[in-house]
Amino acid sequence: MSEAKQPFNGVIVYQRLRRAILEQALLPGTRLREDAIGEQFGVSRTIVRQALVRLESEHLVETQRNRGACVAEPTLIEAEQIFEIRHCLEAEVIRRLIERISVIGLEALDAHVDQEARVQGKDGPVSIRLAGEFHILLAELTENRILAGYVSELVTRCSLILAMYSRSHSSDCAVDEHRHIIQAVRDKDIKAALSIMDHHLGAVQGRADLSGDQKEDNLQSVLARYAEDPSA
Amino acid sequence: MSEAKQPFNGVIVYQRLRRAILEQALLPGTRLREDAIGEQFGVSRTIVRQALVRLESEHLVETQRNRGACVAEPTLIEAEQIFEIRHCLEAEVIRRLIERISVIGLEALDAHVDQEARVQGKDGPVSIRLAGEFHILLAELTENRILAGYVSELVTRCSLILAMYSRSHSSDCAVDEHRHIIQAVRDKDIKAALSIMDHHLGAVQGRADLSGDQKEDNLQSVLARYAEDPSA
DNA sequence: TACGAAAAAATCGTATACAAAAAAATTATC
DNA sequence: GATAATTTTTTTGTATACGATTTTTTCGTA
Repeated sequence: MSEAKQPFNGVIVYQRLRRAILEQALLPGTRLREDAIGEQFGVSRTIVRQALVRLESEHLVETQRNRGACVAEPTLIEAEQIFEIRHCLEAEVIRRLIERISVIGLEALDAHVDQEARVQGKDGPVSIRLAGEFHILLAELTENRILAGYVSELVTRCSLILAMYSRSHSSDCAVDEHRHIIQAVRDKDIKAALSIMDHHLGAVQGRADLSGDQKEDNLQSVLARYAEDPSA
Repeated sequence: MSEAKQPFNGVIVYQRLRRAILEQALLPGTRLREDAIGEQFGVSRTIVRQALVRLESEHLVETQRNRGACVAEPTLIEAEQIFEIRHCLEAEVIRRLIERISVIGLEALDAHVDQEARVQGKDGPVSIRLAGEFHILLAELTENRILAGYVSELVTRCSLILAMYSRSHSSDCAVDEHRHIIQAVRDKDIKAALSIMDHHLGAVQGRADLSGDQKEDNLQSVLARYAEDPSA
C-alpha cells in the first residue's frame, strides 16, 4: 500500500482549496490572491497558479485576465442547470445501485450516515462536507469512476450555490433523508428512492439573501486552517 | 460583439492541443514534451504547463511526476464506463430536445450534417471532428451549458478511445445516422430517437489492434499544423 | 468637500534560471 | 559481445525576476 506516488505540490494546494470551498469556508466571490495563498502554503506563485488553473477548469473559481481569481459565483441560471444535471446523474446512480449493490456497500453507507449523525447539531464545515461526501460515496459505489467523478464535481458546485443562494445552511442535507435513501436502495424500491432523492435535492429553493458580502477579507485566517489539514 | 476578452496564451495552447487530440492527430500515448510544444507555439514552458494541467484535469492527458505528460490511454474498463455515461447524458439530451427544440435549432443541425456530408469520403481529421461536434451541437441546443460541457468532454474522450480500440476509424459516426437522429427529434419520436442514438453510440465494438505504437515521434510535425490553426 | 488627474503600490502574466530527477550514452568489466 | 556501472544529456519541478496591467493612494483644483 506504499504505492502512494507523491502528488505535485500543485495538486495539494488544489485539494486544500477545493475542500475549503466545499466546506464553505471560502465563500463565492472571495478574492484568491496568488501571493497570499502561496505564502500560506509555503510555495511559490507558480504552484498556486497550477492549482488555480485546475480549480478554474472545474468551474470552482473564475478568472479574469490581469485581475486574478475569485471563488466562482454561479448565476441563478447556472445554479438551476447544475442542479438539473445533478438530479439526472444521481438518478442514474440510484438506478445502478438498486440493480446491484453489495452488502459491504450498504454497510459503508450506514457507517457514513452514523458519522454524520455524530457531528449533527454542530453545524460546522465538517457537517457540510460529510453531507456532500454521502452523495459522492453513493456514486462511487456504482463503481463507475466517470460517473463518480462528475457527481463529485457537481456536489462541490452545489455547495458553492447553496453558500450563495440558500439562507438555511443547516438543513441543506438532513441526515434522516440520507437514511431513507439507503433504506429505499436496500429495499430495491426504485420509485421511493428516486422520489426521496428528488425531494432531497429539491433544487434551489432559497433566493439570494447574502447580497451584502461579508466575505473577501478573511482569506488569510481561512487558509491558515487549510494549510496543514490533518485529515486527507 | 467585441467583448472577446482575449484568453490567456495558456488557453490557446490548451485549445490547440485539445483539438489535435479530438482529431486523432495526437494519438493516445504520444509523449508531450514541454520544450517541444513550447517551441512550436512560441511560448515558454510556463504556458505549456498551464495547458497540460488543464488537459490533465479533463483526463485528456496523463502525467507522471518527473516523467512528463502523455496523451491519455484509457483502459478498456474506463472506455466502457465513459461510453456508459455518454449514453446516459446523450439520452437526456434527446429527451430534452424532443420536449422543446426550436426550428432554428433543427436548421442548425441540418446545416451541420450537410457540412459533414460535404467532407464525407475524405476520411481525415476534419470529418472526425465534425462527427464529434454534431453531438456537441445537439447538447448545446438543450441550452443547458453544464450538460453541454460534460457531453463535450465525453465526446473528446471517446475520440481518444476510438483511436485506441477501434480498427475502422472511418465509420465511427455515419452521417446517415445523424440525419436519422434529427428526423426522430423532429418527429418527436422519443423511442426511435433513443434507439438510434443507442445503436449509433454502440459502445466500444472493436478490440485493441494498435498494439504496435506507430506514434511517439511525429509530435513536431503534428504540432506544426496546429500551431496556427485557422478555424476557431 | 468633492472630483479628477497623476503617482505609487500591488498584483498579475510570462520568461528564465537552476536544482533534481530521469533517460541516454559511454565506459568498464566479465 | 553482453551486462553493469558511470558519466553525460535531457527533461522536469519550482522559484524568482521583470515588464505590464490594475488598483490604490496622493495631490491638486474647482
